Amino acid sequence: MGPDAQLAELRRGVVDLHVEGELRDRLAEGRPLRVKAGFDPTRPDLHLGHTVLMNKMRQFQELGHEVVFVVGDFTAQIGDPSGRSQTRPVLTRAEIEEGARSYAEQAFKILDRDRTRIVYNSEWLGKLGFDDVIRLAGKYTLARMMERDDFKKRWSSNQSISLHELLYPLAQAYDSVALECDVELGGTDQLFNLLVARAIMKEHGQRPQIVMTTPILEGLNASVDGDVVVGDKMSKSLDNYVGVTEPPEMQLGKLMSISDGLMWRYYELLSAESREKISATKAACARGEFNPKDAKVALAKEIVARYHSSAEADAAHEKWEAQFSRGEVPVDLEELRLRIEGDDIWLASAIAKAGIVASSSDARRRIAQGAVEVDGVRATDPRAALRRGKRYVIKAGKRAWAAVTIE
RNA sequence: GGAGGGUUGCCCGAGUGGUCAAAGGGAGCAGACUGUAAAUCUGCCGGCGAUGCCUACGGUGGUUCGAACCCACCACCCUCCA
Repeated sequence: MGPDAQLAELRRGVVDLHVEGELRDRLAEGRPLRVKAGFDPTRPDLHLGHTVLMNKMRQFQELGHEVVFVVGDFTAQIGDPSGRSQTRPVLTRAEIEEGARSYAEQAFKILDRDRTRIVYNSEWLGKLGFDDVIRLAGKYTLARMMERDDFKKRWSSNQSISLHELLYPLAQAYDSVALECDVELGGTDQLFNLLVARAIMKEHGQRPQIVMTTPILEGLNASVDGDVVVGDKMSKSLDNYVGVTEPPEMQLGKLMSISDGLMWRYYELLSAESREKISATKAACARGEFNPKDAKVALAKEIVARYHSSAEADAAHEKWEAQFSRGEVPVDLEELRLRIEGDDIWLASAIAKAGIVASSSDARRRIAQGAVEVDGVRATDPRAALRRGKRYVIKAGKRAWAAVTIE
């Protein structure tokens, strides 16, 4: 593929690109470019938000370029306390290796294993002496460092900035020097760090790397106001994520629960469909010619199929239709056993003790609100007796189903 | 080192002696409506074999018939001064 065609492909979905002309020139050299992306080995659970960047890496691979996966083990061993939150735990060597291994394992669901090089930045950062670090620090100025948004904010609001925090961007920049990168990829929140590397590389007599950033994906609960997506980024701690290793039913269910507006954002950042096809679908939905639900199903199945298989995606979809669309008893109904003392047990206690709902108070609330069905009949009395020796199919809300055998 | 402000339920935040399981908002849950959602409306939103009891307003003691609220000490956070 020629440089211009590659450039057009690579530019899709990218937020920042510094500098486009330089990228074109390097593509025109006709050699495989060395493309770097760094990651922090502390949180090994990949979700769809991470895959936006991975998809871009994959694209480079498919165009014949070399992807270098930099494990930030050096910094992880020091423990970066930036941000206002808690001090990050310092990881042991074993934890870092385990994190990196599991991260790579998940990343290879997207990346081409044979075209990915995994390196640890302690390899070169660990060898630097204090004199080297001072020399490195001499290549950048405080004024430029303070241009970084979060430093600027913390500075002006009198919050502390540890000196070593200023060194992290330099460390990351030095990675690029050590690897002689052509391109570095990162999320938009990494823009500053990626640009520092350009300056540092120049100082080392290298050609500055091209910097590309990809958008940060919003979480499942984000909303869309006009064309603006409002909501937190996808993250595990906010529980608004879809993990790449989650089971098919879970992934599909989560994806089907996003709003119609957010669906188009996800299409843009996660689907492999062409731009043209996506906007045609969107237009058809807007005209009422195509049901947005079907568009959402197609997206959800595409994503599930990517991390599992299309057969599993189909099966997950069928289960979902049955349970949520048609309100049928789930086919893979969970079987629970509940041991009791006497001959019977109150309904409210039973569904709480069986673990279907959080507490007996919660159970009473749901019964009062008409959310509870026993063997297909709506329950109204929390004291209704369930008898020992019988099996009941209980629904306690849209997603809380189970069969309970009292014994 | 000194002076002041703060710490409330999942989160934000009101509450300055009884009517406080604690206003309001957000999140969440349930029902209705749908296309599954979103939006909207309604209700719920600490626990307990429950018209009552238990646990809860940073921690520990105290005052009081009664404390989220008053007092003392402790812990942590913030602001200003040195």
